[in-house]
Amino acid sequence: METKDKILEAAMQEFADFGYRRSTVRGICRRAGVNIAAVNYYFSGKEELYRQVFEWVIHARERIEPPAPGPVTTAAEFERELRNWIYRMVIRFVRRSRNRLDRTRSRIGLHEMMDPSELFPEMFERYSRPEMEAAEQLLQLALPPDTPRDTIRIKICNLLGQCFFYFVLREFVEQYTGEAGFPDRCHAEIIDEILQNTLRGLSFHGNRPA
Amino acid sequence: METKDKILEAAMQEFADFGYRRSTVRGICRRAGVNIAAVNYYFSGKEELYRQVFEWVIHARERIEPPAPGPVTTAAEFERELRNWIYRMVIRFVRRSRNRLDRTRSRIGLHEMMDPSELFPEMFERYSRPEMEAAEQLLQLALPPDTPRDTIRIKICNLLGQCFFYFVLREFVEQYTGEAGFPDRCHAEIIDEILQNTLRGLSFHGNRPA
DNA sequence: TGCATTTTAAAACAGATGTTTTAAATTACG
DNA sequence: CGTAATTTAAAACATCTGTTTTAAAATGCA
Repeated sequence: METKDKILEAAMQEFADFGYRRSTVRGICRRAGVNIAAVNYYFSGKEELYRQVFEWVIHARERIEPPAPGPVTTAAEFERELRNWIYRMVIRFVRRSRNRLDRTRSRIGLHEMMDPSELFPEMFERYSRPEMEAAEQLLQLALPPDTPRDTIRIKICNLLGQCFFYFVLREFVEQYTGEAGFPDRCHAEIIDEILQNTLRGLSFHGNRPA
Repeated sequence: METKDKILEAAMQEFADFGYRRSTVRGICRRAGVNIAAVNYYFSGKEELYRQVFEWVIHARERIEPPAPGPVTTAAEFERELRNWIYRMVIRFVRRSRNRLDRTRSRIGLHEMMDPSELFPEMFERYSRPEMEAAEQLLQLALPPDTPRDTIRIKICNLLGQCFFYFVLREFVEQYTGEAGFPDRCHAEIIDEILQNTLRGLSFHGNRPA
């Protein structure tokens, strides 16, 4: 394999494991089995290498655009779409989930959220914003049209908070449960609980689609 | 003021701002207005300094033990206790919240959750575990006695995820809302939404205290 | 083959960080 | 006051990190 590609491959793993700040050029080169100077030869430095990995993260996400929601006119359809959204948020972080590359990308994104670099605003706009707006549009189907923007945003944040908690604070959850793989073992029930919480939070307003 | 106390005071702020890893001895000494060597003179190094700040965090928490829950026999009492618990979780991170020292402590704990040091397990057991168990006991009052342990834990995690999201991923929320102080401005409604979500998630099982 | 270009390798460099050393300044106290 | 202990200050040290330099090795190609 080309040295450049070996570096990119190693960098993805390093950034996914440690995030940008805590990743080291030496660590990446050790993984790739190349000389330290190669990063500055092929990329102009650590920052540009990260930017290229970042572009790969974004592009892959933009290619695998979340499937356009199906028609939503019944409560069952609404529930199906909401479950799909929650499933997409959660499953990416579950260990041994189908798509390993997607998990690598998601972990890089997670580090970017927890310890933002200067690329964070761009990553949010291109990577996260579409997901947030998809959720907003979905929830608005089940809320009175005059629902204040703040309220919608709080509902979205509470929804996302439940999805992310297990993976953002993984050590916390592991210490709490005394089990290393709790979020992975229970992800199905976790998705279910989040779905039920959210559905009830909406139906309370009496506007869930018939 | 004594040099040692100036260092401790400055270290609290530095650790609250940056967490253990990203805090620097030089930064602490600059804040304290003392020479760099003072940290190694009064404490044996950065690690021991952190441990003493950490002990201060724990002690203060153990002194201000969360108020023992009142009697819970009615739905209103249950709701009051649950709201108190959520309020305690959220208010500590809200800027300009009453107790500045408590906020400093909480921010140190937050950093420890997001980027655990070797002290994390001890911090969890002494600082967080009591809160988690208080929540468990409370929720169990509203759940069938044969509710599986996994289910209870998931409910607790989903509850805590909603409380922490705004402060663990503060930059994310700021980018999403385009507003720096969203969690601070809306904390009352946030607490309310979390409470309603959780109440409905429990009443669904038909066991909320009459 | 022979020469120019590209790639790799080793070492050194520059900056940041935690720590240690050394000595000066201050304080305690008999 | 005068000496000993304590405290402060400056500088140096060791390690880690990203980067650059320099030259050797490999490759491309006429």
